[in-house]
Amino acid sequence: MTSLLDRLRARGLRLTAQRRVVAEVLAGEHLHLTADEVLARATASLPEISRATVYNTLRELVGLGEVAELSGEGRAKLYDPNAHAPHHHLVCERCGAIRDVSPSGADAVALPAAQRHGFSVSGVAIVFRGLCPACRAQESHPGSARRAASQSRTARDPRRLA
Amino acid sequence: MTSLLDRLRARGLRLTAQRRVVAEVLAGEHLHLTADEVLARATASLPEISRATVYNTLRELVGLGEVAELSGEGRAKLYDPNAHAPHHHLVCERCGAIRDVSPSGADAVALPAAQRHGFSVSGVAIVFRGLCPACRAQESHPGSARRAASQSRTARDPRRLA
DNA sequence: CTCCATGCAAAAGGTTTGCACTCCC
DNA sequence: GGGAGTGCAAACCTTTTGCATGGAG
Repeated sequence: MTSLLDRLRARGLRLTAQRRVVAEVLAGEHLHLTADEVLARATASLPEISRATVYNTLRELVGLGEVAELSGEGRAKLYDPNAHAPHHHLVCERCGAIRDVSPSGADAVALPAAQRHGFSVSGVAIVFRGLCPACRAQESHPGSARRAASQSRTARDPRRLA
Repeated sequence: MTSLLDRLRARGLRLTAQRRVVAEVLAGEHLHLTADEVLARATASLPEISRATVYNTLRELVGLGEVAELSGEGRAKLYDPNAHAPHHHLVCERCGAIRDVSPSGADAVALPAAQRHGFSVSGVAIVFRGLCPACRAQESHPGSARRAASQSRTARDPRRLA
């Protein structure tokens, strides 16, 4: 299997330290990071990397189909390096945590021709919404968290554990 | 069937001209508008309505489950008033056009318990990606549009015809 | 050597917020 | 009359862009 860097080269893209670092940051299997988080992690190994370069690189990787872009709940997009293993997502409505779920079983999802409205369909994204175990615990525990139902988009963000 | 305004009242929300106008703007069946478009249309009937009020009202409507928020392709969120008739979406990757598709047929999409990771699942969103008839025509017509493949998120936006 | 890619900084959206005023209930 | 709701404008956050410099091929 060709490495990401090989694939970059194959597309005629130059192999810079910055691109390598961004690719490394996005190496995990079940990872969903914002551009800002990618920048933060990249800066750890390459302090002089700039925000613009991170955005540029992410856009390239998305264009190459190496990384998927999730328009998640919050305002910032999430980048999902696991693009080669098609999968879907399970997201906590309260804290934003995301887990990958494999497209097994029920995933014979196809749009009947009658419903295609003349479109050619090339893919499908499925997002299950719900409550993660931690948030579920807090919900049933009315004492600690009051009015947790509101849109606490600004709250802490355990996306990391995805 | 209770009207939207009834439902607002039932929740103890005051019935202001602004809320009425936003609700009216979002009356269509297969409509997907940005906050800005809602503001524009609302301004037509109520010139003094403010942007902040439109955002506030949209957030309330979403919170009440009256309107769904789509984190679409572009940067701006889309508001879908058709929240009472659960449905999915078919979006054109090139121009951003969106069509509703009903959750018919293959839509027995459920997440197997083994894949729930301890979450309680309360809903699912399905988005089919593809090319709308118009964009399909342009694709096969290499003369008129060069390099249409790039991310032309900034391009014209026929979301209206959804 | 030649461009592609980077860094910096400013601009461009899109959305949220603080505060005084208004007007619905 | 009281407090939720509004308008205005500024703040904020995320992403994009212009331009001069730098480095991969």
